[in-house]
Amino acid sequence: MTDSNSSLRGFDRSLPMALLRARESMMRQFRPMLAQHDMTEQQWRVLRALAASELPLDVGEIADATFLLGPSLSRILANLEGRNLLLRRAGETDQRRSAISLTADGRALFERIAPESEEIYGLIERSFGEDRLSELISLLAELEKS
Amino acid sequence: MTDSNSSLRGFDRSLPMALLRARESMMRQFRPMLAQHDMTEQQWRVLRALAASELPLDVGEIADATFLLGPSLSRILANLEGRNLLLRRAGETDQRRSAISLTADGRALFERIAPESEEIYGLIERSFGEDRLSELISLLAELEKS
DNA sequence: CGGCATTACTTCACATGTTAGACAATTTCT
DNA sequence: AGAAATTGTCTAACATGTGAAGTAATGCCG
Repeated sequence: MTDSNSSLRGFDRSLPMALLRARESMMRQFRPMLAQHDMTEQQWRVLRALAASELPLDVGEIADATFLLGPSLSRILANLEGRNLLLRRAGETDQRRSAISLTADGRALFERIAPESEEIYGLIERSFGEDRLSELISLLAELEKS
Repeated sequence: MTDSNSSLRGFDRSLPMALLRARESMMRQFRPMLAQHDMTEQQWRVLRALAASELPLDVGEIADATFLLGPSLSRILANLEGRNLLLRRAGETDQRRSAISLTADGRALFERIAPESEEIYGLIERSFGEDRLSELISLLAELEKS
């Protein structure tokens, strides 16, 4: 690292940059744990979405839940399917949709990762403070709508 | 879009996801304008960093200023150099570093984009409110340190 | 001075982000 | 029913994110 020179401070007051830096500092705490399970952060989001739903989901529902775009999700689903973590079946009424659900392997992997993830999130929550965290999430939600 | 089913709400209270969504809602407002100038958001960050500095910068300084990792920055610099927007010269004292500065073309492009960018940022600022925005940026900075 | 760790980047390999276009199944209109 | 628009998903093409390994110039130390 080189020392930062003061003529570049403009970035520090930029909201997009502040959001980027904050999120990166979050993910730095999760990624090593996920990597031990050969999971990227996006793959983990898909696993979570499927585990949270009793019924199978179609691609559009997973996209909405995980905030992933179609092309990324397409590749991620192919990857997870290849690892026998999820299963795709053709939709009943609409042949365009596919019903996607976790396999036993997928659910088992979710059960292993979930508590580790919760523990890290808990550490962040306690370190930052639940009140401020809740305040922050509210502001972010309002920003998204504005 | 499919209607969201209530069993997937878990994501909404997740800070990493909230940060991702908020940032995406920001960038959606900037990207079309940048695309008109054949600029990605990251290329624009590099241009800004160089324009803000009187002296040439080396790669490490640009990386710190723009929050880009080495490999990404390497490719972006090659791209911008190929478009004659910036210039690399070998460092005086240390041959490993390169002194990077904008060309006349690069500076001209910066001057065209900067006011449009400022206008969009101003709209967001007024819409969200300067006080809340400032509060939000403070919280984000604290989160990054915690 | 010569070996050796360090530093500043770059390159590689793989995964995702982003936009635009392709395609097939469905719906709508006539 | 048949043509046209719409919808759900995928592919293509290019740019970036990420971790690991490679390379060349410096600095350190005996």
